Amino acid sequence: MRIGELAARAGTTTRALRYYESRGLLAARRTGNGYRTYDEDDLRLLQQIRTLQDFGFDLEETRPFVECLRAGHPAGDSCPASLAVYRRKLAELDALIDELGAVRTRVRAELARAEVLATAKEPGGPEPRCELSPGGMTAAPDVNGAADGREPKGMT
Amino acid sequence: MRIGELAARAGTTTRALRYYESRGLLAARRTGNGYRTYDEDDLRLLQQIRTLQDFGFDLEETRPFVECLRAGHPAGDSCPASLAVYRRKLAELDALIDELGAVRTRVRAELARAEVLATAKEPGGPEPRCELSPGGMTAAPDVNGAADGREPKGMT
DNA sequence: GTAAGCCTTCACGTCGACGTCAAGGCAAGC
DNA sequence: GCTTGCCTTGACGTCGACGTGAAGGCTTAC
Repeated sequence: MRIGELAARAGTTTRALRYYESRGLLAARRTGNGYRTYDEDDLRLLQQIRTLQDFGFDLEETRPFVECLRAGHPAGDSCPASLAVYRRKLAELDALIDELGAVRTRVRAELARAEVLATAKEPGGPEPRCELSPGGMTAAPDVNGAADGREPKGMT
Repeated sequence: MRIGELAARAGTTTRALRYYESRGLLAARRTGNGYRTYDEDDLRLLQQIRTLQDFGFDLEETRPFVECLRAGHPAGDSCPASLAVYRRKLAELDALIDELGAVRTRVRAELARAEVLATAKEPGGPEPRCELSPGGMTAAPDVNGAADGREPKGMT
């Protein structure tokens, strides 16, 4: 089958397939006129890539799975290198989820505090008592503990 | 104070400050020779921006807080627009955390399955029984429910 | 024959929050 | 005067995974 059909069957675009090829995943044979040709094995390979992409894996991280399949193994995750990627990804997920949970807690606290202050001075304002820390929140302790500066990056 | 000192006191770079200025946040006065000058209010403003950035807010999302402060309010979140951003962000966080949790569960399951298959054929291989779904995992139901294609994006 | 619908390569655009030169002006200490 | 170190603007680079458009060739249906 040609690139258009493969893309359609995998639910992606021809552009993506050419991109994967440029990255060294998913090689293609060529017909006389230069057209790319694929078979069912290529489709399986592509499905493996897409599944992992849906999980949020980088393209590079799908490489061990692809190479495992190409080596003739029944599944992309039949090789140790693939399992290692799974484990690393799990650790990353855990860390990220923890971090996001911490941020959520802090944002919730800020919201609650700000809401109280807002409703306090609403209808006539029952004299806002105890106005501690007038700046609201300053000098935050940096949720992202690691020395990687600026992060969470995954919440827009 | 000049840009270098402000950047140092806020723990950021001069480049970032010029960028904020180009985006319309954090305006600066100028001295005779064209140097930017800032005061303590600007520092507070900048701290507000940085705190929200640490929470994972986009720069655009810090704008209501900044304008609130500039309007003379005691805190950046003293205004309704800021509270709205807090609430939207909380909803996004909840959705993202749920999504990541689902992905984690699925990756864990894949890892467990692959590990069993791997150890099964290890020392002599006790004949791998019941080899259902030989492709391993295919045609994933797309964890990212929304029609935004490709996502999680926040786990590298 | 000609239009539609594939295919090819090349190459720039996208998004966010800056980093990194480059080329030059200004201030202060020696 | 000269060096050092701050400042200025402008403009291109970064990262990932493609999208988009140009310019052109092949094949098939009408």
